[in-house]
Amino acid sequence: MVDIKKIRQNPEDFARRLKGRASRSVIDRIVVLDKSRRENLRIVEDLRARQKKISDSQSARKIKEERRRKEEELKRVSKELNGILSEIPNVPDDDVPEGFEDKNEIIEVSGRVPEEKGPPHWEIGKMLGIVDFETASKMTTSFWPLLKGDGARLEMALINFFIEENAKSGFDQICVPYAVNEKAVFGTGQLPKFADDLYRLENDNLYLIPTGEVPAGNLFRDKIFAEDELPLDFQIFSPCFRREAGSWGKLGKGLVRNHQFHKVEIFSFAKPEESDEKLKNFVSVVCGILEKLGFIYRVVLLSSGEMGFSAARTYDIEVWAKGMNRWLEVSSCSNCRDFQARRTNTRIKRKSGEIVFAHTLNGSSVAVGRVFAALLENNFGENGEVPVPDCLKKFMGKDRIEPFVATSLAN
RNA sequence: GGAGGCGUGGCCGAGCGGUUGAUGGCACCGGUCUUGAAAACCGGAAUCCGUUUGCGCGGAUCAGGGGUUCGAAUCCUCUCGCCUCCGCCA
Repeated sequence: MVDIKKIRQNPEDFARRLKGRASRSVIDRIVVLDKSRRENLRIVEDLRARQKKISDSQSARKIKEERRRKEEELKRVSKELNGILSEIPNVPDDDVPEGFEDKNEIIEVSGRVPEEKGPPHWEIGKMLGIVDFETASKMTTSFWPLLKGDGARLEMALINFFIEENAKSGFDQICVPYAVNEKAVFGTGQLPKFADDLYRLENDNLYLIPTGEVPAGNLFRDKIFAEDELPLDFQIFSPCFRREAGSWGKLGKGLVRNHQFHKVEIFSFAKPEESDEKLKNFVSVVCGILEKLGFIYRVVLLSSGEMGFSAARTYDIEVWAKGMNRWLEVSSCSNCRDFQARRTNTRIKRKSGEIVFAHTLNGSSVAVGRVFAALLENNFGENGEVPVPDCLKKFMGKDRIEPFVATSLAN
């Protein structure tokens, strides 16, 4: 949630700093509603004050009646205001480029992109029998993954490797609910604007989490931290569920964009003055993991139009995938500043007594399915084998990925 | 799924129709004492909104919504959450 005072104070400046993320007319509407809300509030409060001072039942009743009428008006205005306000995305940092994909800035490239190409991972996965979308679609619909044999082992190995690496960097592990209520999804900013992307459990009015960020961000709803209790760094392994409505054309092949994928998320609650440094740390943690996997990666500062709703600044980290012959986003690290904390009411009490909203940061460390895909493509050798990177051997318990043959069929 | 109980400030815990935003304890902050710390003693301090240059002033908040009343943390009602017992179950 954006700070209404910033809009009230200087609507022009605010609209400019949003860098095209909301229309000017919406901002103007907020200004009007805000003014109306304050006027009505003043009237209602004045009536309440008068009512409180009167003990004579006749006139008190009269004032009460009038007060209730005004309260209705106040409620109506407040509701519209909050509705609009909750759909305004976060204000990008000043140095975030304005625009869309072509305005993204490549900050760092870790190595030279190889000349040679190879087969895409869906072909490798099918060949080895470890990725099986055909069978998956018999029990569900398209774009849900089914991994078998060493495919399943590799998935788990990656997860365990990521968790171990994040733990070394100081992220405490927590396990979270995979279905959450409406307030929680509002808190991190996926609602109200992006309801179509979420799976909803209608009977219970719960939502399947689209990312571990959602439960993580709601860990300290309505909490006031003492200053020295922060920062807090967590890692959350979870499946992520996304309807991907409206992106059917972009779903593509293989494991790149599915309705379900695994991710280890890193999430921090920080003091405002330390969140910039924290974001840099997130990026270096992710890059460290990708280096150990032997990937070539690049870090991209997203432009205003490419960032998520809650982010003030986002770095995407992409790895080169030899088979698809393209960069593949495997992580997105964002500083949301106080945007989510306003929605979850997560605050800090300074030593001075001042109360401020906490800053929150989130990042993928890392998206499992896409790393799985890149690993198959990048490690696929001419002999048709896929060697396991050193860092994963102890989690895989073997040094190459073998074709899947169900043991019950093998003999 | 059935029966019952409970939700009060950072935490614990009183209050169950009338200056109670709320007694008390712990934790916290400042001070006295001490070489320093602890203990003891004294003092301070809830949050949000509106208004004001500021002191301040007004309003709201005892899970959340609605209601009764001149007046509600206290009564009624619905919703949500937690706990206990029974049933079912990995």
